[in-house]
Amino acid sequence: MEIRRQDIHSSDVPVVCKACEARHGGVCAALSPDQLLELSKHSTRQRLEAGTEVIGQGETVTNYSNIIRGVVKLTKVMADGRQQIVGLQFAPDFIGRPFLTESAIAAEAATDSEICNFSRGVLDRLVKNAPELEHKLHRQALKELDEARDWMLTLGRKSAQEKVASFLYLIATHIDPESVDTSSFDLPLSRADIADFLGLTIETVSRQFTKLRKENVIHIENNRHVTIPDMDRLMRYAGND
Amino acid sequence: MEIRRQDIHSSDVPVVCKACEARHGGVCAALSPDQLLELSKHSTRQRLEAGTEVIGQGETVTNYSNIIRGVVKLTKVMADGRQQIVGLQFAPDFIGRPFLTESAIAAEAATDSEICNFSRGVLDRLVKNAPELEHKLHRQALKELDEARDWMLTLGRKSAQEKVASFLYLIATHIDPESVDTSSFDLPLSRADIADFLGLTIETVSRQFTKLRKENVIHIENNRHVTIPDMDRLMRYAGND
DNA sequence: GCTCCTGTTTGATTTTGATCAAGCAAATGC
DNA sequence: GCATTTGCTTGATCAAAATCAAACAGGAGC
Repeated sequence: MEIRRQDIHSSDVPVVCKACEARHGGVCAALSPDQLLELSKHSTRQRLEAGTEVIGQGETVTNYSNIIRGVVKLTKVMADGRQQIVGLQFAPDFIGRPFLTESAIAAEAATDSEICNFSRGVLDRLVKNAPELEHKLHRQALKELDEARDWMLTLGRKSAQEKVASFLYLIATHIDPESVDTSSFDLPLSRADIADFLGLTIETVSRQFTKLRKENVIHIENNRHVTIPDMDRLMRYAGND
Repeated sequence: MEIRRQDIHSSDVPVVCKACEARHGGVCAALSPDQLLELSKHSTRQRLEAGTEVIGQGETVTNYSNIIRGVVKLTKVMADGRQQIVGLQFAPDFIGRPFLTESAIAAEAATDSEICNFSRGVLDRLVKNAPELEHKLHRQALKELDEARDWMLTLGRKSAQEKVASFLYLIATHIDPESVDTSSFDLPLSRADIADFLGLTIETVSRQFTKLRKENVIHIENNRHVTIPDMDRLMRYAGND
């Protein structure tokens, strides 16, 4: 932090993106200094209030983003309004779909967030000449694919109770991976969002929370703050032995 | 088949993999002739009867494969035996999880199939020096991710009838993409597999088939051969407007 | 031919989660 | 202060799909 960009450069070329400062380990981490400079010219840091849409379903992708802080939900909606959250992205995840111009999903800030936006065209051009960058994006895609498939098992085969427990376990392990104690955290999603993630209704989610609370699997304060006294016990409730 | 490896070797460098002959447009299509020769030395063509496992959940990945013919299902099982199909792969799809040694899913031939197996180590090495190859694998991963997310909406938010109709639509559009008429085909999956793909029981799948048949959305002969008189109508039943 | 499988269908009943409907508590506006 | 809104919980009822159970049809083996 105390190292200023100007200091570490030969001819004053910034080695970190001016917008996000590359502290977060996103795609910029795979770039050489001059590639970073190039991308940095087309980057803007953006604060998002919870609920702000990053991109809508069916819209043209003109930007990619890195998440610097916060949680972004990826959603798909049906014509009649039924909605499914198909992914949750945490810092320093990448948001965007390389090689396609139209977004098949919407992305929306679930919590107050900060993202680093950069031009699609510029990154696409950089990808062509930077194998290391494509490798990074490839790994990100594979990570999301693994997560999606894990979640398919949850959606298709788990009971409401197992689904809610699985969700809590997911959040506990993702919300703050640096933290030593992952057993106490604020839920990044409302009950409605949790329902959309789990393929349930808000009433069912609420009832399962109550049930888990009564069985002392979780403690809840102010509707949003959750404490897990026994993570292994939660895992068993989630059906993951 | 009548071209023997020995014939096309030494000075005549083969431009196709000896095992799969690269007719299928799999990863080999992204390789240069000498890369192909290298990979070809560590490739074997393999016939799989329906039900044969390609790799088990939790096993170490020592090989990747290309599907030459047939349908391969990707499954995840829970400790108590509940099972979910998390992906269906058709020729010329790639099977494998680059950059991870342990497979989080099982792969099993759903129909009689042929695959081209090649050494993981060799392909991994080639990937490092062939950006075009990593690009190909990256696109494959993104395609599978798009499909997985589409299916999450189906699993989480659709009714049994919509799920079955969605499955039929998926098969119609994937089983033989070259064919002009995609409205008549053999189901590559048993009712039990379909249930595992849709997060339903076999009884529910069977009842929905009967219902769709009675409403003339589909015709079925010999339990496996399906004809779709009106694809748009099926799509409406699937909830895709 | 027959019997034994296996995969599928159909029927009766139960269970789970959805729906419909209040109620409640904290936050926001006036 | 009080009314309103918003997000969540709780209760009563309903419907969809699961479960339990039986029957059926086509093949394989004898």
